[in-house]
Amino acid sequence: MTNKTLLLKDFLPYRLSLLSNKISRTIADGYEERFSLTLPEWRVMAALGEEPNISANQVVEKTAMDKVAVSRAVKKLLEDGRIERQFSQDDRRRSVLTLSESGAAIYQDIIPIALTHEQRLLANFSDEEKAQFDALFDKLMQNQSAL
Amino acid sequence: MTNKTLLLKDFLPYRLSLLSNKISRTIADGYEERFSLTLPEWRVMAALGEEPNISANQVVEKTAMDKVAVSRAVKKLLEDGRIERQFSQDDRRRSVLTLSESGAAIYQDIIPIALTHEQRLLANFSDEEKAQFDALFDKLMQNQSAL
DNA sequence: TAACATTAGTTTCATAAGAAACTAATTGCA
DNA sequence: TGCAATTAGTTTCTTATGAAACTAATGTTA
Repeated sequence: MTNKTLLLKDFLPYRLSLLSNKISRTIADGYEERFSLTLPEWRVMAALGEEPNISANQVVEKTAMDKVAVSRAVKKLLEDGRIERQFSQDDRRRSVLTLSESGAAIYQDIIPIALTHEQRLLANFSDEEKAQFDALFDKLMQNQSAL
Repeated sequence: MTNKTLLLKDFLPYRLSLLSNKISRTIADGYEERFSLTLPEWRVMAALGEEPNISANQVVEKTAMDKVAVSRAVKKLLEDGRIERQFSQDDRRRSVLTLSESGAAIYQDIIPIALTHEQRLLANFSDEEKAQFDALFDKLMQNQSAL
């Protein structure tokens, strides 16, 4: 029998959204004003830090961001000298992006902020609990993708 | 030792945001166009469906939404006749909101959509896994709140 | 009881974000 | 070849969102 009552506080999608927003906000507070970076900008930088020399489109694939958001973030990051763009000569639509020296420095500054936050979130998790959570979370992701 | 490498795909805040956005989007697709309801509007309705006769401010507390978002959603829902407002006579700043008849009908239509989605997400979870996930998730919430 | 502080809710203003249309380059295929 | 379809990325337009200022009512305190 289907339960016909909806309790927001127990409703998984709602809880996910609550937690996710809070976490993103808290982390962003750690770098937004200090480096005047927006969240989409930081995401693009994170993608390039992890895998340099990829195109804007590959950033889209990698981060699941909207391509307009990527385009705008790239523009701003270029203006601010945090990334560099090199046009490909075999396909002149494409260009390949990398962190600039100053961008890489910022990236290195932010990583510990991000990782520390993650560690604090998981502070009182045993290794087993981490693994459990990870596995169950992946299962959720797969279920969602299958819809 | 702190790991100095950030892999987006393993980064918990990032994974949460990805999953949460996908789920919200999918569920919203189920009612947005059909009932021309935005997500904040639906959240307000869900709050009132669960606990009728509360003020806008109580909706804010209950849902953790921004008060501007609530104010706007309330305005729209009133215009569309989906909720009703009764001003309190002892404190004329306050008003008390309820779903209208038509609002309640929509609410009843949407609940199964929402619950079905949740069930599908958890379809292949054993009861034990559900309980585990729930507990670990709560722990995350508490850790985040403590920051 | 006259000010000052607080609270509920709204409006304004500036920025963010996404859908759709667009440009420019490349690829596929008749 | 040459023209339709595809792809990369940008721009435009409309709507969403949040911070801050504002209005109106109530509470507090000297």
